[in-house]
Amino acid sequence: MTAAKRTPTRTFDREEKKKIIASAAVKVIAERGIARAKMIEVAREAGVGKGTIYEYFRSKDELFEYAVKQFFESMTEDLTLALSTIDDPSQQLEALVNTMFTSIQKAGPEAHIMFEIWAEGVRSGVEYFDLGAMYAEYRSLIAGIINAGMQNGQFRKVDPSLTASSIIAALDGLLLQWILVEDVFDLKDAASQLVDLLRNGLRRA
Amino acid sequence: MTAAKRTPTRTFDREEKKKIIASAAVKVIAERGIARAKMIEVAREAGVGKGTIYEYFRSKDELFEYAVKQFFESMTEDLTLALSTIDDPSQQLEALVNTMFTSIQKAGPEAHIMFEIWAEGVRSGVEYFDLGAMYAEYRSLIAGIINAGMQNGQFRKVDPSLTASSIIAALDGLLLQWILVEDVFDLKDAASQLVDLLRNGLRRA
Amino acid sequence: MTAAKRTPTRTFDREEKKKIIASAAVKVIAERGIARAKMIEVAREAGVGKGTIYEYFRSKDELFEYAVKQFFESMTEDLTLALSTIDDPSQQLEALVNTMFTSIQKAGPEAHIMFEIWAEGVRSGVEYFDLGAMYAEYRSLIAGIINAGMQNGQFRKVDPSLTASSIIAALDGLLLQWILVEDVFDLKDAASQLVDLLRNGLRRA
Amino acid sequence: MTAAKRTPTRTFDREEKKKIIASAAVKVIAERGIARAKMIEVAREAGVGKGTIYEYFRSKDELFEYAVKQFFESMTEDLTLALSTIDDPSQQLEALVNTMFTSIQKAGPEAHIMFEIWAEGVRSGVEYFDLGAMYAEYRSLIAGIINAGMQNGQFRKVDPSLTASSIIAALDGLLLQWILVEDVFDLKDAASQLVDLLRNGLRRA
DNA sequence: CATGAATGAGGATTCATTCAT
DNA sequence: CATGAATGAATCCTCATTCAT
Repeated sequence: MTAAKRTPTRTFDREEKKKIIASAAVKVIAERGIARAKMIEVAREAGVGKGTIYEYFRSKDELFEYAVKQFFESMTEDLTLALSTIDDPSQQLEALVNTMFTSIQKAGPEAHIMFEIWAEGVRSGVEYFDLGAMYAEYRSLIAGIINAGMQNGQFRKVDPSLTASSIIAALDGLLLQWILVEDVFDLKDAASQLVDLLRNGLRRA
Repeated sequence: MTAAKRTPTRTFDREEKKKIIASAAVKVIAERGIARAKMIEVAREAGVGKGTIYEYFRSKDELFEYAVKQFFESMTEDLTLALSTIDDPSQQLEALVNTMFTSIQKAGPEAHIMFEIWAEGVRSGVEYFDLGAMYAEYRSLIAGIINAGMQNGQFRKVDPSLTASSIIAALDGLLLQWILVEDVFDLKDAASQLVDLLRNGLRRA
Repeated sequence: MTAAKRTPTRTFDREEKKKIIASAAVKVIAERGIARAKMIEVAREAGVGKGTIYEYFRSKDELFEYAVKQFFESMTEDLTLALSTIDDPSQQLEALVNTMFTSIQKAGPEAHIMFEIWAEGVRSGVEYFDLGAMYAEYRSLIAGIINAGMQNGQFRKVDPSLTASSIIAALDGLLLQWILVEDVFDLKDAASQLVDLLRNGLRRA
Repeated sequence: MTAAKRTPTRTFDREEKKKIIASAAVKVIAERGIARAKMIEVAREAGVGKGTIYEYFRSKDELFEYAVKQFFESMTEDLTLALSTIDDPSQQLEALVNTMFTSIQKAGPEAHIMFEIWAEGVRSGVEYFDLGAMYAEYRSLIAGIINAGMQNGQFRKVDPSLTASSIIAALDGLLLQWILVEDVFDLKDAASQLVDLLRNGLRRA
C-alpha cells in the first residue's frame, strides 16, 4: 500500500511506464473530473510515488493532456478499423453504432472521461485537442457512407453533411444517454432501435 | 428604522437577490466548469461582495446546486410548455426539437453548463439532482407521443420506450454537437434534418 | 500563537500592513538568507496567517524584492541626509563613516541582509535592483567630496573616481568586517582608525 | 578481478575525484548560491551521476562545506606564500593587495562564492568554518607587518590591530567592489590607489 | 564503484469560509 | 444586511537522498 521498496520495479521501458501512469490518470479523471483529480490519487492508482509522476510528465496539465489523448485515440482507432472492413453503406451504419458501444462497454466507467473531453473541448484556452477538427473528420466519414448509400440507391436523397451531423448527434446522444443512465434501459436494444430508426429514416421511400 | 421587518417586499427582495447570484454562478460555471469556478468570480459577476454570497447560500456546493437546478428547470419548463399546446404527435416531435434549440440559443454560451450537469450527474457522491429520474420523465413524455402516434396510425409499430430513448439520444446528441461545433453546421437545418429523419424513421411504411 | 481571532486587527491602512510584513521578511531574510527564508516564517514573524501575505504580495519574489528595497533605501536615506548638512570635505568623509555605522548598528542583526543584497546583486537574472548603478551614484558622491577637498587644498592630487572606489571599498569592507566579527574588534575605534587612515592618505604632503 | 584492492592509486584516484566534484560544486555555488545549488547540477557539471556524489560525500552539506573550504584555502595559500618571500613591510603591504587580486582574477566568476562564505559565515547554526578565527589570523598577520614597519621607522605610530582591521576592511571591500561592479572601474588601478592610500596613511609624517 | 529511477518531506500558492466592522 | 481582510486546509511541485542493478 505504501507503494515503495517493493520488487524490482524493473519496468520494461520508459514508454511503458508512461502509459501505466496515464491509464491511472484516465481512471482518476473518469471518477472525479480533471479539475478535481489529484496527483496523489493518480500516483496511488498507478502504484508509484507522487514524485515519480514528475519523472514522466512535466506537470498535471501535461499528464492529463496525454492521458485524455490516449483514451480518445484508442476509441477512434477501433471505429476506423471496424468500418474499413465493410462495404455496404447500410451495414456500415450498423457497424458504426455497434463498434461505438463495444468501445464504451470496454471502457466501462472510464467512459465518463468523455464528459471531460467534451467539457474541456469547449473551454476556451484549454486546447488539449481540436474537437472541431475531430468531429469534422467524423462527419466526412459518415457523409461518405451516406453518399455511397444514395448512389447505390439504398438511401433516399438527403443532404449528406447535415444528415451525418444528425447521425453523429444521435450516436453521441445515445452514448451520453448510456453513460448517464446505463442501467435503466438496455444498451443493445437502444442501439438496434437507433440503427433501425436511421435506416428507416434514410431508406428510399 | 429597525421597525419594518416582515414586509413581503423583504422576502421578495431576498429571493430576487438569490436568483441574481445564482445567475452569476451559472455564467461562471458555464465559462470555467464547476470545479474551477471561484466564489470571488461569482461575487464579481453578481456585483456583490464575497461575503454576501454566504448570506444567501450556506456553501459553494449549495450555491452551485441551486444555480444548476435553476438553469435546468428553465430549460425543461419551456419544453413542457411548448408541448402542452400541441396535439398532433408528429408536430409534437417537431416542437420538441425546435423548442430545445430555441432554449439553447437563448442560453448562448451558458449552454456549456449542460456538460457540468451531465458530468456531475454521473459523479458518484455528488448528487445535485437525480439525472436518472429526470430522464425517465422525459422518456415517458416522448413515449407518450410515440404511443399516440402509433394509435392514430401516423407511426409504425415500434417499442415506445426504446424509441423514446433513441430520440432523446438524438436530441441530446444534437445539443452536444451544437455546443461543441456550433459554427460549423447550421443548427436549424440540422434540427430540421433530425426531425425529418425521425419522422421518416417512425412513419408507417 | 495561532495568530488568529485576536483583537480587531484593525490595521491602519494597507500600506502600513505591507510594511509590517516586509519588515518581518527583512528579519527572516537576515537570519536565513533569501533562498532559505520560508513564507510561513515571515507570516509567523509578522503575526499574520500564511495566506495573508498573499493579500499584499503576489509572490515570495515580490515580497522579498520589496522588503530588500525597503531596507536598502532606509540605509541610503540616512547617508544622503547626513552628508547634506556638512560642507567641509574632511568632515564629510568622517560623517560618511559615522553615519554608515550608526545605520548598521541601528539595523542590528538585520544588517546581515547586506550579504543577500550583494549576493543577489551579482546573480544574473535576479535583478532586484541595479547594484552597479547604485554604486556609481555612491562613487560620484564621494568623488565630489574628494574634488572639493582637492580644490580647497585640503587633499593632495589624486584620481577622484579611483580614490572614491577605494574609499567605498574601505567602507563596505569595514561594514563587512563588522558584520562578520562584530564582537572581536571595537566598531567605533575601527571606524575612527579608517577615517584617520583616509585623511592621512589624502592629506596634502 | 576483485584482487587488487588497496593499491595507493586507488586512494589517489578517490581523492582526485572528490576534488573534481568539489570543484564542480564551487562553480555551481558561485552561480546560484548554496541554497539554490542543486545536487543534479553539481553532478552534471562534474560529469558524474547524481548517485555518485554520495559515494564521496555523505550529504549536500558535507559536499558544500568541503567545496567552500577548498576554495577558501586555495585563496589563503597564495597569500601566505606571496608574503613569505618579502621582508620590507611597505612592499608586503603592496604584495598583499596584488596577490589578492591575482587570486580573484584567477577565480573569475567563481569569486562570487565569497558572498556565500560571508553570508553563511554569519548564519548561526551553519558553521562551515570559523570565520572569526580566520580573520583573527589575517589580522595578526597584517598587524605583524605594521609592527615591523613601525619598528623600522617606515610607518607612523598607529594601533597595529585596529589598523590591520581597517586594512583588511579595505581589502575585502575592494574585493567586494570588484565582484559587484567589475567592469566599471579598473581593478589594477584601484588596487594601486588603495596601496598608495594605505602607504600614505601609514607613512611617518 | 557508478548510476539514475523512485520516493516523500517540505514549501509556495490558492481559495472557500469566517467574522469584525 | 453587506463587506472584504484574514486564515489555513489542501494541493502542486521540487529536490535531497536511497538503493537495486
